[in-house]
Amino acid sequence: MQDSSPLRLFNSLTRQLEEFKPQHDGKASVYSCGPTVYNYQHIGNMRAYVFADTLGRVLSYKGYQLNHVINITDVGHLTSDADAGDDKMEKAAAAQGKTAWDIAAFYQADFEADLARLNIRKPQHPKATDYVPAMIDWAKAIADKHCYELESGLYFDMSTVPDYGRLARAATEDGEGRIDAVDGKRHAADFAIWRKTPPGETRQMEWDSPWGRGAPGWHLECSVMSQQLLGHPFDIHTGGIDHREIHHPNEIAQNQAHGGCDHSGATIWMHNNFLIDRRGKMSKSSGEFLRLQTLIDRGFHPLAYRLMCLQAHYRSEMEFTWEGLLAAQVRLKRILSATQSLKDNFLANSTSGRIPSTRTFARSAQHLLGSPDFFAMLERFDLALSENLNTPLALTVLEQALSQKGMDVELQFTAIRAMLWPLGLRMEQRKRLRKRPANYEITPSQVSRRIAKRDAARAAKDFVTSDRIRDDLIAAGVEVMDGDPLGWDWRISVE
RNA sequence: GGCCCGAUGGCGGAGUGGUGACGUAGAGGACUGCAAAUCCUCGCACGCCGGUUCGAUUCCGGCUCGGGCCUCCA
Repeated sequence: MQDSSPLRLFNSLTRQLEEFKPQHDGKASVYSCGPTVYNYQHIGNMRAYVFADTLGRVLSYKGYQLNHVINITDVGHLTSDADAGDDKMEKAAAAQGKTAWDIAAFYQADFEADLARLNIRKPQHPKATDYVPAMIDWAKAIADKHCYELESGLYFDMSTVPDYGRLARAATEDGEGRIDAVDGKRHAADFAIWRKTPPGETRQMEWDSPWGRGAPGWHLECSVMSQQLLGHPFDIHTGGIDHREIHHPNEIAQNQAHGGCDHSGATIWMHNNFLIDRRGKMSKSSGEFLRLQTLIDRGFHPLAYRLMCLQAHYRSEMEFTWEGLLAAQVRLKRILSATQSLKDNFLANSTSGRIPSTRTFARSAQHLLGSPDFFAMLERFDLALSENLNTPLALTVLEQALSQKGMDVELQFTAIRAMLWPLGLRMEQRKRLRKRPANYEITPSQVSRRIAKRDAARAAKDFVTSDRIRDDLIAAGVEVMDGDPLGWDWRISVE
């Protein structure tokens, strides 16, 4: 869009809003810390990727050619940050009687399926195990000046880079004594670049290196993959807010050491806040957690979860409740059915019968000058997203545009389509939003048969019979809707 | 214990130094055989105590409560 507002984003490094200025004109590079594939992702994890995707979509919407990377950590992530101990992958493999490689492949596939269901565009998915030689090269390059070797591995000396922990804004010596410190570490905040396999042991995932057989430290992979795929420096690095404290400061330290300068490696660092429930944030280590599949099994469409995420600002904690998810699902249905009506109306009145593409939006806008409402709405929408991705506000503009009366249908439909896209709310027919809760017995074809019977009874004005059938359907979890083209929907209980 | 963040209607959640978005739930109406869905309309809130100010929900301080990080974590 020509008159698009400047994109301003909150940079965790400076803790203020900054205008986005790409390294290369017209292009944007984004690296988002991805999952460690030793288990399923929970919906809190997925909030991070909805955020990253929304950022990516807004960049595309504003005309930048996007290169987005979400890495796959399939090695090197310890079960604790004590720099020694079990690797998450190895531990999961042992527990499930599979190889670490099988575990990684399985959970990566599950993760990618969840991304697709949330309408997250497919980014590059580099795997850490494919970059081990590059990580070794990187480690070699910084070993002399910035690292020291201990029995357990090669460690990074945080005092060798300027301003360590600036991102975390934390005193680096704090927390000392709370970690099972590795003997010999010079500073509590020093971290492993290479972890040696303990003598006498063999691991499924291990490589030879100048510091012995072993595996790379967790932080190294992101530095290496982001730089190889996006360059140095690249534009935006995203991740969960927890990474602001340890992982990203360490990544920055590595980047500074390798680059021989104090540049953090990315222009802007962005962190999404947590999804919490009444007991606190969701986490895998605390036991039970909700997966996207859990939500679907309860009768929710994945996009309802995406919409739920968009209803809150990414920097705010978001409370998860089933009631809240139901509210989002209802809202989604209303938005999409209103859009569907608009589309039908448009097609009925269009001489060409063609739907204008979002891509040609800017060009089609040329001959639409004369419609102040149209431009005012799009401007407000653009402004909302431009001010640090205020998706809750953008949604209100979208809904106002939907309920606007007396507007040219083509203009209105074009505007709505243009707004849905950056939010990642794809046009989905109402029918496809209808997800049968896993514990419901009745099948859609059984519902259809009973509704046919009921319609016959109604036609014969036999309301006793028709109401009995309806009561039965309600008991089976089905809501009958006579005046709605869809006819019926699943009733979802959030108790 | 150290550091950090938050507190807005039943629930979720924007925003603002001067009429407190929006969604959902709720109420009323239209529609319906009755409902539901849909559409229209309408209630309902800025944790407590001080300070700054003509004016504070918004800025400052204290308190209470909640959350996060300091252990793996999106």
